[in-house]
Formats: sequence, structure tokens, C-alpha cells
Amino acid sequence: MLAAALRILDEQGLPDLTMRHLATTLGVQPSALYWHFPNKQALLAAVSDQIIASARPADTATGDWRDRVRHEAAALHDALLAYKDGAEVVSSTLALGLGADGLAHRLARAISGGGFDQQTTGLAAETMVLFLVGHAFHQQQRLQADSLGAVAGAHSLDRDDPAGPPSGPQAFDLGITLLVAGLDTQSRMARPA
Amino acid sequence: MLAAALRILDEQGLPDLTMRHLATTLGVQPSALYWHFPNKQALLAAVSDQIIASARPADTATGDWRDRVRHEAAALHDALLAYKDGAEVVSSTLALGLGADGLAHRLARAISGGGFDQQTTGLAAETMVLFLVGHAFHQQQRLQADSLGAVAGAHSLDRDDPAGPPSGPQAFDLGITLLVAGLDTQSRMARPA
DNA sequence: ACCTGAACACCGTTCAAGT
DNA sequence: ACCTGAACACCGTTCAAGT
Repeated sequence: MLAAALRILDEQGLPDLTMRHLATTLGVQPSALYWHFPNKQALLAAVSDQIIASARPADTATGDWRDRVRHEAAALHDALLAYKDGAEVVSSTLALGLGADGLAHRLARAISGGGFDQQTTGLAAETMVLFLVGHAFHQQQRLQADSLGAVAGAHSLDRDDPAGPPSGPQAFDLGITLLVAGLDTQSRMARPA
Repeated sequence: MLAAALRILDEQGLPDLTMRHLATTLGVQPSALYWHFPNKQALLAAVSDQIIASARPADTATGDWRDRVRHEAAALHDALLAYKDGAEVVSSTLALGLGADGLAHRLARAISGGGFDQQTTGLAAETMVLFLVGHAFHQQQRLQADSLGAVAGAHSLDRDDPAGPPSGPQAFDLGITLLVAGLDTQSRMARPA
């Protein structure tokens, strides 16, 4: 039934992931779902955890902590983009404070390779989570708008007008780089080698 | 009517800001609202812009660009927190790509004081916007959960357990500091003084 | 343990028609 | 220009009752 929810999400999108639609798919009454999940948010939290868990694991052996952090962030970012509306689902779950903790934990583990104290590590991880999810959400929304608005727009390929910033993978990389560089500075200030 | 929408938002919260409820408040049929706004998202976008515009303007005279950026970020952050569910409304508008551009513009103006090229400025502003809004949303959600869950929790004051990171103003400051420090590094790499 | 049936209390949006 | 009335096509959730 979690699997069915993920299928609806990926094939039809979040607006169609309703309790009633899911019930129909399962050949069951809507009320039956409430034996398995207390409410819809709990369902979405479970879906979110599934999406995050699907992110390819970090190659823990290679590179210094900076690369590990960058790779882990990229892997999680990709996982959110892999499911239709994946970023939005995770974003809502995260904001409501239910689940989706895997995101912060995985980033924190990578960051802790830099030898920061626990508090800095946690704060930095949280900062990166918010940027990562926000960016994925934003990007996913634009991709969908483009694919639907190919009618009206007629400029589907000349996005990234020079007035606004480009917002694809390049923007994501810069954000992560900024944060990693900032962390690096912090570490030098704390224990100036 | 925008004013009425803002009042409902601030006094009752986003879940109660429905077209039907707003119409009742105005003594009008729900369908009447559709003469003024094409749909609910457009209404929420207008509300978002109002919230952002209410942020105290930056003191453009004092400090270097780093301080200006920090102050501007803090002012915008505070504005989102000033209205009940303000962060959530702005977050959704932002994600859908309607309005809320004031956020990025104001930050970009402050950042541009650092003399970065337009692309870096825009990307950095976007990064900060995502962090800023995500953090405000997260924080607002927790405050509300605390004020409602004072019943079940009984630990309303000993939040910030040492396992997780603290997530109040302190966390916000660190995130912004990290980003500013990262930007600083970028500028030294581009034109090593 | 797991599900049905039926209801409750809502939503956003459209559209002809009125003034 | 601005609004009404009435409908369309939905929601999430509860709860007694069934098996």
C-alpha cells in the first residue's frame, strides 16, 4: 500500500495522491486506509522516508570530507528529483516536523568528517537540508511548468534569461559550494591550523 | 479584500484562509472573489508580496556589505515570522514560481555590495532565499506545535535537546554566517586581493 | 485484524444570469 | 463593473457495524 502510494505519486503527481484515489487503486473503501495510517500526513511522511532511503549511498572511502558532503548532497538532491513531486512531498513532511530525518542525518554524517563540534555539525546539516529541498522543489516546479506551458511559452529552451540567475544543477552546485566554503572558514577560525 | 485576507491569515491561520471563509467575511458569495483574482494561488501570491513588503527596509548607510546582507536577511526573516503562517504562505508562492520576488531582489541588492558578478549575486541570493524561507517555515511550525502541544509535551521550555541542533535565531544566524563566509571566499578566489 | 457503508463537514471553481 | 445562485466535482475523516 505504501508502494501503491509511491506509484500514484510518480505516475500522476501529488495532487492525485488522495486518500480516495489511493483507496480506489487498492480496491478498498477510503476509510480502510485509516486502519493503516492515522491520517494523510502520516502516509506522506512514510512516502518521504521511502524517497530519501532510495538515494544512492555515499562512497564512504574516497575523497576528503568536502567531497563527501558534496556527493551526499547531490545524491539526496537527485533522489528528490527522481520521483514526480518528490521534493514537494519531502518538503511538506520536513516542514511539519514529521519524519524525513534521514536527510539531515546523512548530511550530518558527511559533515562530521570535517571535525566540527556537534552543534555546528547539526546546524550546518540543517542549513543544507533547507537549501537542498527548497532548491529541488523549485527546480521540479519549473520543469513541470515548462513541460506543460510549452504551448503558451514557446521559449522552453531559452530559460535562464540573464536578468535572473540560472537555477538548474549549476545553481545547486554553487549553493553547496558556498556552504562548504563557509564551513571551512569556520573550522579555521575555531582551530586556526 | 487583500486586507481581509491578511487578517484571516494572521488571526486564524492558513487552513482557515479559504475562498469561502473569506467571502463570508466580506459578506459576499464565494464566486464574487473570482472577479478580483483568477484563482486562490493568485490571492496567496498577493498576500505574500504584502508580507514581504512589510519587512523593515535596510539601513543602507551603515556597515560593509556583509552586515547589510545579514541585516536584510534578518529583516525579511522577521517579516515572515510576524504573520501567522507567513512563512508557509510565502514558501508556497515561492515554490510555485509566482511572485515573492521581493525577497530575492532585496537580498541581491545587499549582496551586490560585495562586488560579485551578476550571476554569482543572483545565485547567492537564491540560495539565501531558500534557506531563509525554509528556516522561518520550520521555526514557525515548531512554535505552533509547542503552543498547542503544551498539553502532551510538558517540556515546552527544554527544547533544543543536545542530540539535535538548536533551531531558533541562533541556527538562522549560523546559516547566514556560513553563506556570507562562503561568498567572501568566492570573492577572494575570483580576484585575489 | 481488517474492512464496509454511510455520513459529516467541508473544499475550489465555473457560469449563466442579474443589476 | 461587480455580484448572485446554483451547481460540479471533488476532499479528509469518523464511526458504527460487519467478518
